[in-house]
Amino acid sequence: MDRQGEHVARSVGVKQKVDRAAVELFAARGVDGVSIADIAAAAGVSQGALYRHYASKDALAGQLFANAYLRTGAELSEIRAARSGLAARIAAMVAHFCRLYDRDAALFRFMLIAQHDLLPRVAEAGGNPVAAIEAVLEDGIAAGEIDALDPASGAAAVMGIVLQTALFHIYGRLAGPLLPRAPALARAAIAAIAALAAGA
Amino acid sequence: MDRQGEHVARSVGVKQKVDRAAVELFAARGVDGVSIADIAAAAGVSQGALYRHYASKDALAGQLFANAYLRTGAELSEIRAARSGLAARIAAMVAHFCRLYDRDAALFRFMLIAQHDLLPRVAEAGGNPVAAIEAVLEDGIAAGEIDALDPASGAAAVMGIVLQTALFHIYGRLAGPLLPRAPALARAAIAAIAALAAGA
Amino acid sequence: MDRQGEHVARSVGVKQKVDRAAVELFAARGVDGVSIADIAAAAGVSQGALYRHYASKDALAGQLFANAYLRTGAELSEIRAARSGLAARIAAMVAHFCRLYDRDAALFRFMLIAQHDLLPRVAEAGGNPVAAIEAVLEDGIAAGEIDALDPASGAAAVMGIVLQTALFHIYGRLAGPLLPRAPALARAAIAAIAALAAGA
Amino acid sequence: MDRQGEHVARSVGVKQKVDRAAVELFAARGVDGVSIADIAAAAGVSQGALYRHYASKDALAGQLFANAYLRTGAELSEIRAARSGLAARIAAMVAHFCRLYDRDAALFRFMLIAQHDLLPRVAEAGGNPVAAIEAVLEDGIAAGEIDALDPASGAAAVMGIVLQTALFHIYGRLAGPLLPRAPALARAAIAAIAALAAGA
DNA sequence: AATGAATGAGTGTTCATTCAT
DNA sequence: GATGAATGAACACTCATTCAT
Repeated sequence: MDRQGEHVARSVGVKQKVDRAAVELFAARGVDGVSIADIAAAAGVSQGALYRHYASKDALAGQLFANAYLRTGAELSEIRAARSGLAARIAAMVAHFCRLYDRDAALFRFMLIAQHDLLPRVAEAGGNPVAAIEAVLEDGIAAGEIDALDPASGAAAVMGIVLQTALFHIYGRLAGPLLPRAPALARAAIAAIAALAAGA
Repeated sequence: MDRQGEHVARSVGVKQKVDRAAVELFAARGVDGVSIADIAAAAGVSQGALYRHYASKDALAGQLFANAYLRTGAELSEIRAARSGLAARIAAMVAHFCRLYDRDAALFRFMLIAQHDLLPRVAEAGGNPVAAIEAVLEDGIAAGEIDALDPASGAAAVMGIVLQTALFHIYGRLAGPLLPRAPALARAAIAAIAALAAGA
Repeated sequence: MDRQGEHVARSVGVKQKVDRAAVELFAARGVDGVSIADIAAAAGVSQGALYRHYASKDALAGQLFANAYLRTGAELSEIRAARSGLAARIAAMVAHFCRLYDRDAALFRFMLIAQHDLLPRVAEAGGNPVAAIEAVLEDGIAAGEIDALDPASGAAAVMGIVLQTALFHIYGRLAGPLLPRAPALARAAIAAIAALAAGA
Repeated sequence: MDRQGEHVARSVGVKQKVDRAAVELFAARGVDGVSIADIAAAAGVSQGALYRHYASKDALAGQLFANAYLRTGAELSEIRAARSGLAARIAAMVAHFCRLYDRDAALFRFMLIAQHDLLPRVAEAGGNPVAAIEAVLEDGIAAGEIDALDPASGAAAVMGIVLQTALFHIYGRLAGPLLPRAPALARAAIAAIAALAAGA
């Protein structure tokens, strides 16, 4: 490994450690409850070093959020592309959310907490999770799998069922991994959509 | 108006103005995004006056949240007491949430935003909304209206459908008052519960 | 008792309660460590009522101090007038200090604490304790009872022996009433004066 | 000067400037009469910089006091170790106090003012000045140089004579350096001790 | 490129004082 | 005359950001 290679590798290491520390602290105490000093200490780097990777604390939180949010959107879009049929797609998406939660509850919690501040800043440009779910619903309507309904209200029901379940887990009202609950949640989501459509 | 009346009226006036200003600012920018100076200015009172009614900013946010949260819980409990039948009770509860949102969206938004920080502090002692919904589900199971299911996961579905819909409204994804959506949301909630129970 | 009489009596009652509460709180926590609210609460009166007797917190502390300081000075002057002979006068003065301490340790402590701030404001005009002691020393020199010495340095020794003993009592280094120690302290004070004079 | 040297030098510079400014302001106006802004301005540093060296204003005052108090205690202990004989030791200790006063009257005044608040916090653990003087008195009693007496009351007399003299100097009742007065003060202190012991 | 000391604006909070009732 | 709510000017302290080394 040459000098520059080493440098890049170390730098990436710094960024990764900062990202991880920031997500975990933000999830535990909220963005405003965490100082740059806290993050730097938890990541084992200096405060100044942090500013080599992010322009500001605000940019750090914003980029962490946007990355996770848009990545999730992209993954949901992939699911839509890879599968067919409303029920199968919804089931896969619900399972995907459960897996994300089980894999990294801190990141999930950070997203739920931070959305109130940070969501408005994320460009609406494609790739957001809501749009992916709405597209699946529109496909289902077009294919005659369900009656017509406002895609946004359907997406709200699907996401509400999954995210509130995650929130109850965070608050200790539910225990154990979420993935085993995915089939039941998917059934509930599909039933909710159908019920919404029935009256429209 | 007698002396005491006037005095009380003035004092209540200050508290009311502070409460209103605080809820609206907290809803718009989050608790940490609002300073005591902001609240005092918006309420038209001095900063010091605020401390005659609340011991700290933290206590202000905490009491506003606890009041709204526990009042909502009490109202849901009243609904349970006043009505019978799972479907009717859920429908009334969903409609109640919609009415709360339509009546005071800022307070609703404040509660959604602030729950991450403040919910852990509210005594679990009866009167919380989740417990009221769980009780209704337990009643329905006992009465044979639905198959058995974990009340917490059922309550998560019901609340998720309603609260995420409110959130979508806040983010501009849905428009118009929420109350007209209540019947559809109630159907969705009941369908979701039934679907969850079916697989348990 | 007529109306005015009642009024005066009540008013005096307020002032007395305020004075007592203030001395005790000032002694325990220092003037700056005590708020007007503390004093009013301890005295059982309103904050506003306090301002009917003293123009300001500063004036309250200042008058309490000046009263006690000048009264002590007057009492020491009386001792000088009532007695004769250096040793007898010093012994009586030392005993007087001890009695003051035993009777009201809080007031004594307040005076020791507050002198740094408040002494400079007390008019030097006669009646101060130092002047009384210095006069006794000058008398003793004039009468040939001791060799000449700077009266101020002699007064410092006398007061130092007594006040530091009181301070040690406050700090818990010495126990029991001070009055039984008065004869020994007086002997020490006179011996110290003589030693100071011997070398002048 | 190497890198680390420079860095340390700058840092020490800030701390030294803060310490000096704090002692002088505390001596002149009392700890509560001085704001952090005052100290920072007098030291020529920002307010924030102060918190890199001290955790709080309270810690600043406390550490300055404890350092000076315990250093003085250590120096008195050294005197006891280096000299023998009650009279020689007391004379050296008295002279030491005078020298401390002449060298840094502000620090001396700070200690006299602040003792009421800060002394209770200093660990009694060895090294305090009172203990050093008491030890000398105990040695003198054991060696038969003086009759038995309570070491605490003897220490009070010695310290009272010296400290009240310093106080009179601060209040302008005495002028000129204190060191030339040391022999007379020492004679007075020893005479006072002997007189206390005589009646015990 | 990395460090961490320094900055300085901003925060929540306190409190002596005033004044309408 | 008494009250205590209201004021507003401090205050100690925090922290995102900068920059000399």
